[in-house]
Amino acid sequence: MAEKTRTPKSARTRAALLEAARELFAERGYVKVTVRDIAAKAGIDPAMVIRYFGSKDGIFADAAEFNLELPDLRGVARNSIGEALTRHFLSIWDSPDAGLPVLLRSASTNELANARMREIFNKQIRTALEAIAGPDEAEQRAGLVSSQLLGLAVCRYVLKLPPVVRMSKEQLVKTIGKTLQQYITGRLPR
Amino acid sequence: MAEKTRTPKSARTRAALLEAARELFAERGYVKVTVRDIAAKAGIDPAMVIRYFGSKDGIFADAAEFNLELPDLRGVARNSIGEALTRHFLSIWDSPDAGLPVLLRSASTNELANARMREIFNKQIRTALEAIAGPDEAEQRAGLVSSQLLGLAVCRYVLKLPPVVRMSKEQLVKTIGKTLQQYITGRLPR
DNA sequence: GTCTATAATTCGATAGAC
DNA sequence: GTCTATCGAATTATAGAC
Repeated sequence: MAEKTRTPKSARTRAALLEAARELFAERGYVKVTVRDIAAKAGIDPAMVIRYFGSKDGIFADAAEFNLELPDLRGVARNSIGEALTRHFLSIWDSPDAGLPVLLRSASTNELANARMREIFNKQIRTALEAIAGPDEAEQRAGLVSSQLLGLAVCRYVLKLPPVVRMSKEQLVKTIGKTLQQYITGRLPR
Repeated sequence: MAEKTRTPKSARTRAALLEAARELFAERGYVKVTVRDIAAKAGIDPAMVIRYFGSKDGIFADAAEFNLELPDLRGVARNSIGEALTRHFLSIWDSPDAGLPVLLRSASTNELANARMREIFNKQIRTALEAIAGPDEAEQRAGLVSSQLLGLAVCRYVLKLPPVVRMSKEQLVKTIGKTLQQYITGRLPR
């Protein structure tokens, strides 16, 4: 054999299982997906899921893993931050292999998903905002930003409210971005 | 017996089951609550749940039933509408026997809950806004309003993000109300 | 009207043959 | 490395005694 095996057989089945799991978890959420569903969708034996990932929780953890990569807000014009953040998150939600849709669907039924979401929408966004605001303010502003971003995600991807689904990405960037801008640089209530 | 039976025995157990179901569904969501959990919390036999409500779906449907009672916006000063709506929903989320928290927790795992939420946050809010805007505009504005209200609910009651939980009701009314006001009477993006 | 006992499924996980 | 067979636990729902 002059040619090495391109991909080990096991790595291919592992990847196939992971891809199937991501799609199903993003579609139905943690509890409505069974190990058997994942295996069937990938055309692989259910026992392989346990073999490669240890448990259902194991494959969920892997499916929900991803890097958020928030942009460094110091490189953004101060009055464009709201729109930049909105555009960034809309791109993430729409990318099909991202873990964020997986988390979104499962945050109310799976502890790991709930914890990861809390980390992203509390710690990470706050950290990003600390680049342009004091640490105390940053947390409150991050909370407000999170409420609008998460609500947008729920309406557009979980509830699929017609008017929110229908709006174009650029329309949303303008409208929601303006709100975020107010939450980030506007006056906070007493 | 001079005194009639105040409440039939069956009606009391039925009511006790329903109350237990509401609390549990609001706390954990549809899938994480079993018929046995409900019965145990009410101190009643699990078989009674089926007897009185037919199925787990049956008791969930009853637990999620409620009247939204949106305020008539024509009776509100035009530039106070945002705050009025915010205050109204915050009151609903906080009232423990309301069905809205039940729906919120289960919208991602239960079809009925999902459909009811869509109806409330699309049809009902849109109808309320039609009192002060044209029907075409009203739907889009209702979508934006829904995204912010739902996001607030998710952050405060499901994810329990510390800064959002910590904010007082009046702080939220001011901040979120200002956003809703913009969505309701402000300019829409092209 | 209420409870005991259990039927009927479904699921995650394991053991072991190939 | 993959699949067959199955276990054990949990769940909804039913049948029938009391």
